[in-house]
Order: sequence, then structure tokens, then C-alpha cells
Amino acid sequence: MAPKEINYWLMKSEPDAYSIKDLEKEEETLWDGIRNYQARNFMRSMEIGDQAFFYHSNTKPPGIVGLMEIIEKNLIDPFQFDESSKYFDKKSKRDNPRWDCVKTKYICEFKSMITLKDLSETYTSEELTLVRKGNRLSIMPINKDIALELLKKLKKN
DNA sequence: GCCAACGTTGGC
DNA sequence: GCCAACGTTGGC
Repeated sequence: MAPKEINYWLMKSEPDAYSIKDLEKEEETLWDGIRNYQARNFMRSMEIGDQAFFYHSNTKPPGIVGLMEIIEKNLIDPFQFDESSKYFDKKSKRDNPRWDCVKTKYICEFKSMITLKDLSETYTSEELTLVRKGNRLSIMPINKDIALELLKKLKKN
């Protein structure tokens, strides 16, 4: 049987909040706290076995630092019901939760990062939405050809 | 600290 | 349903 087709994604995290090192230590993590419908819908369209680039945002310099795999999906984000959490959503009902998340597993940290600057010099915003000016999406798909190109480049380093 | 680019909210 | 005001993300 031919290997299953996988898709590629990019997921942002501020390293002060959660970094690739944290994921390496924990091996797996629930990608919680997503409170944006577009990002949530991308998580819903992920498949088990898909791979995601781990992106460090709001840091100097920002860029792709590692790789992880999607190992579970459609998991209810527990913080939407936690009144003490900044992710609490009083409009979300237990019998109809509004926010869900995926679980990811550490694959590797790259020896050197690919910075946003590198990416924006290589790709247009049509090829890679990440480099679109003012892009605030925290989760987005990555075109497969580009993903494979990035992986090739990262393996060389 | 500034600002671009949106998403969200609420008045009407 | 429109739209102005406001809030958030995140690069620089």
C-alpha cells in the first residue's frame, strides 16, 4: 500500500509561553488556547499524521525552529470552561464546546532556524501566507512543495 | 512604541 | 445588515 499522503502546516507559539525546547522535554502537547475561528478550522481539517512546522513568534528573530506531528484531533480545549484562565469563554457550552484543539508530538528541532526574513526573501505572500504583511494567523497550511523544499534545506544544515 | 491587518462587538 | 470603534497579533 502506498504511504498515506500527508499535509503540512505551520503553528506559531511565543517561545516565552511555549517553545520547541518545552515540546522536546514533554514530547507531546495539547495545542490549546486557539481563539480564532480560522485557526480553529485549520486544526479541524488536519489529519492524524500530518506534520507541522513549529514557528517562534514575537521573538528576535522570528522563524521556523522545528517539526512536529499531529497525533490527535477534535480534543476539547479545557480552558474554555476554566474561569480563571485567560482562555475562558463564557459563551461556550459544555454540551456544545466552541473550541477544540489537536495534540502534537515532537519530531525534531532544526540545527538552525529559517527566519521570517529568509522566508519573505524567498517566497511571495501568495506562495506562503506566513510572509503576508500583517499576517496574524497562528495556524495555517503550508503548500506541500514548499514544505518539502524547506525540509530539504533544513536537513542540509 | 508604532502600526498594519484583521477579527469582534454593539448601536442603530 | 451596516459600520464605527475597539482589541489583538506580531513584525519592526
